[in-house]
Amino acid sequence: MGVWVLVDINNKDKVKCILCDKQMCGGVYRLKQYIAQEGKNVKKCQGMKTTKEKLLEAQEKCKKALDEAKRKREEKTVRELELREEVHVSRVGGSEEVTCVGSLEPHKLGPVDKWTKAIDPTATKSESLTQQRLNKELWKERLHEVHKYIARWVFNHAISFNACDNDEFKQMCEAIGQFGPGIEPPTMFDLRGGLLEEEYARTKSLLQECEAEKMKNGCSIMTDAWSDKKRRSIMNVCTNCADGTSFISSKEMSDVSHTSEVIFELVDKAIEDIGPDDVVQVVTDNASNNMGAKKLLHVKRPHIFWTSCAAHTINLMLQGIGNMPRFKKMIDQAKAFTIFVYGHTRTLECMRYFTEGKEIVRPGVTRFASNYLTLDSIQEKKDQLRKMVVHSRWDSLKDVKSKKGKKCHNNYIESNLLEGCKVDIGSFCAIVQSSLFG
DNA sequence: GGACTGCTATGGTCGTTAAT
DNA sequence: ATTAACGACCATAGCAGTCC
Repeated sequence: MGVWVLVDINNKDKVKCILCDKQMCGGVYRLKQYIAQEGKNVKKCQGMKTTKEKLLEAQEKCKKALDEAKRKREEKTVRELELREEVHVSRVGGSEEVTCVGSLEPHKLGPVDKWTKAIDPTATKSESLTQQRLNKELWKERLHEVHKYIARWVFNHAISFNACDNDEFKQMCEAIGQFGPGIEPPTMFDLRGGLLEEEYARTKSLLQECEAEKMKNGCSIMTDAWSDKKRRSIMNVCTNCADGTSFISSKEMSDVSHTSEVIFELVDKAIEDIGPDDVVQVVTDNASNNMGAKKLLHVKRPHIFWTSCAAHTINLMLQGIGNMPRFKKMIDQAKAFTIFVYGHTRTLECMRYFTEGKEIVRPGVTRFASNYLTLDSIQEKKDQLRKMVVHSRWDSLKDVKSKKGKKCHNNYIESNLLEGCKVDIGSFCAIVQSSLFG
């Protein structure tokens, strides 16, 4: 605005009017009123230090600013009111009196009222039945109205459909219904502040039962490091007992290298937190640093087992098997083929055309397993794929004519990838079985 | 004339609301 | 969440009127 200055940097309420050098403690708003000569909480600025024109100009400006702000506020309240008024649920069909039989209060119907009050005890049996049916119709219509609002919210904010398939959602709906009209929704600050804290506390108290189980039969500690989307290295610690798995802590560890000592410290601290007597074993993957930590722990706490994660072990086995020359060539060829097919939109479309929309790549939980899943998938769709590579639809694709495309194509035909897969899957299973159980 | 009361204008504070 | 803006409300000064 250019007509005021701050007197005290630490107190934004202390401002000085440069039209007359007056100081005031009422903040900018008060000053605007002062200059605009509006409001009853303030004197009117006389503009001693400036010309009449400048004072008038400033007056105009301040008046405008005050009016504008006021208008905006009013507009907003009006808009919110309108928004609420747009919501019509209870007045569907115009047969309101049916919903409010015997009720003089502004209708505040719970689900039970709906059925009890609606049935007039003095009515004959057939009459009450008719009314019940009428109510049922209305009931349905009202429900549909509400559902439409919920659906709009879900669609507009990309909330996954299964988000409503749980008890929390049902309870939420019931709670809103019981509260009645005019409910004030939580703000996002409520959600991330107090409400979050409360829920956290509640969840924690729910875990108390788990604690008891831990005390009784002991628990395992699981830890693993992973990188999030921002490439931060995060280490987390979970426990597992007969009652289930619960999260203990996570820590960003991007700044330190994950040496055996670091991991040992982390695990040891977790053991200390939970209680050394309740921890039976520690589970990690097979990385060498973890194995180092295993040794350290064994020295300090010989009674706690350190176990390798079975999934990771199998993973390593799969990797090892995949590296055997007998399988490596086949896997590489299949990989090249799928990468090629998935690398171009047209080839991918062509494949889906032949497989009727089915995929040959299944993003596996783990890298090495997905190799085999893909092989299996190729084997499963061999008829369709075979058809595809000799079909004119495939041949006519520009991408297939490229160097890479030709190579993949030839590989596929010449090496008889499909038969190879068959053999490999069989051998693979045998090897896995013998490693695991043999 | 001094004490008191009541009123108003203005200043100051602080809780609420909006914006970032 | 933090901060800015707002506005309601309280405090106080100053004034006028009234009473003793």
